[in-house]
Amino acid sequence: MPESTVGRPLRADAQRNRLKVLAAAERVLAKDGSAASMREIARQAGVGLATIYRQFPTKEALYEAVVVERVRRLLDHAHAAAHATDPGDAFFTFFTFAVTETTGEKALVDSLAVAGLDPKAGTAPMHRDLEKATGVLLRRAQAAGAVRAEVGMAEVLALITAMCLAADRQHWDEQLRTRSLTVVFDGLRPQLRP
Amino acid sequence: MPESTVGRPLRADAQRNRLKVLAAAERVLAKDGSAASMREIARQAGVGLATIYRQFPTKEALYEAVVVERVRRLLDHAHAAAHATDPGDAFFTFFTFAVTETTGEKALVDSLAVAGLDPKAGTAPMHRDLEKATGVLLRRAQAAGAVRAEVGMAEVLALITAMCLAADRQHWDEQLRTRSLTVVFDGLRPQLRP
DNA sequence: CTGGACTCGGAACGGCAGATCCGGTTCCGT
DNA sequence: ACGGAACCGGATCTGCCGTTCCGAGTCCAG
Repeated sequence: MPESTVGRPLRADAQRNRLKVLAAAERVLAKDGSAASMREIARQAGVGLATIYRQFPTKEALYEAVVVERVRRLLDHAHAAAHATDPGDAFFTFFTFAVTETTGEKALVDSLAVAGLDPKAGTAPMHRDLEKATGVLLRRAQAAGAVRAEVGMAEVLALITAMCLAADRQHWDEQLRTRSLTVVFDGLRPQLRP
Repeated sequence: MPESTVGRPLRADAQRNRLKVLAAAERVLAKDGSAASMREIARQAGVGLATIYRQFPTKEALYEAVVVERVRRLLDHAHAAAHATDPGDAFFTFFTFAVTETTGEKALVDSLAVAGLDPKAGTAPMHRDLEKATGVLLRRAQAAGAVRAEVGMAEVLALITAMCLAADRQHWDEQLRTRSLTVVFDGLRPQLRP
C-alpha cells in the first residue's frame, strides 16, 4: 500500500496510453511546433484529454518530455561519432546528421535555437550535454587539422543551429542542404596554403 | 461625390492614425512576430481596434504592409551596393547588412524564411525583387573572382536566411555574428591555391 | 469472481484573440 | 458656421485553447 504515488508502476492501460500520447505528441509537435494543440494530440493518440493531463501536468511538460527524448537520440549519435575512425569525418558527419535529422521537426529545432537562452527550461541539462559532446568532436577535428584552430565552440553551435533552422523552415531538399553545408564546411576547414 | 472609395485621399485624421498604426505594428511585430495581437498594436498606437481594421482588412494584411515596407528598405541597400566600387565588398557587405538589419525583427525574418514557399503571399513580388538584386551582387562578385564560380543563387539565399534566422532567434551579439559570418564568407571565397 | 481504487473520455469553465458593430465625435466642402 | 459623410473607440460576438471536473468504465489483488 504505497502512501505516495512516486515510483509506483503504472497500470497496464495507463502505460499503453502514455506511449500512444508520446508518439502522437512527437508527430504533432514536429509539424506545428509549440502551436500544436492538446486536442489534436489527444485526437491523434485516440485518447481523451484527461489521459494526457494525468501523465503530463501541463502542455510544456509534455513538450519537454518529447524534446528531451529527441535530443537524447542526437546525443547518442554524437557519442557514437566520437569513437569513429577519422576525427574530421566524425565532426562533419555529425554536423550533417544534426541538420538532416532535425529537418521537419519544428519543436526540436525551436528547442535547439533557444537552448542556452532560457535557463529555466527543463531541457537545459540535456542541451548542455549536447554542447559538450559537440565540443569533443570539434576539438578532436581541430587536433587532427580538419578544422581551423581559431574557430570556437560558439560559432560552431551557432552555425549548426542556423543550418537546422533554415533547413526546417525552408524545407531544404537534399541538394540544397548538401550545397549549403559544403560552403560552411569549406569555411571551417583550414585554407589551402601556397 | 465619389461613387467608389478607390483612390480617394484619406481624411487628415485617418492618415495620421494610419502612420501611428504602421509604426506601432512594426515595433510589436518585430518583438512578437506573427503572434502579436491586434489589441497590443492598437494600444501602442493609442488607437481603437476598428481604426486598424478600417485600413487593413485582416491581421495578415497589416502584417504584409509592414513587411513589404521593411523589405523595400533592404532592397534600397542592395541597389545602392550594386553601384559600389568593389564587387566583392558589395556582396559581402550586403550579406552582413541583411543579417544585422533583420536581427531583432521576428516578423521580417519569418517572412524571409518562408519567401518562395508560399505563392499566395502578398509579399512574394517584393521577395522576388530582393532575390534578383542579390543575384546581381552575386554574379558581379563571382565575375570579379571574390566568390567561387560554382556556388549558386539557391545556396546564397539559403545561407543568408539561415544566418538571419539564427542571429535573430539566438540574439547573436556582434562578436558571434562576425565570427560566424567569417566562416561562411571564407567558404564562399575561392580557396587559395598552391 | 468481485470490490474498490485507478483510469477513461469528453463536456464544461475561464480566458484570450480576431473580427464586427454601433453610438458618439471629428473633419471639411459649402 | 453648419450639416452630413467619414471616422473613432471599445463593447461585443464568435471561436479556439489550456485545463479541470465528473460519471462511466477498466484493471487487478484477494
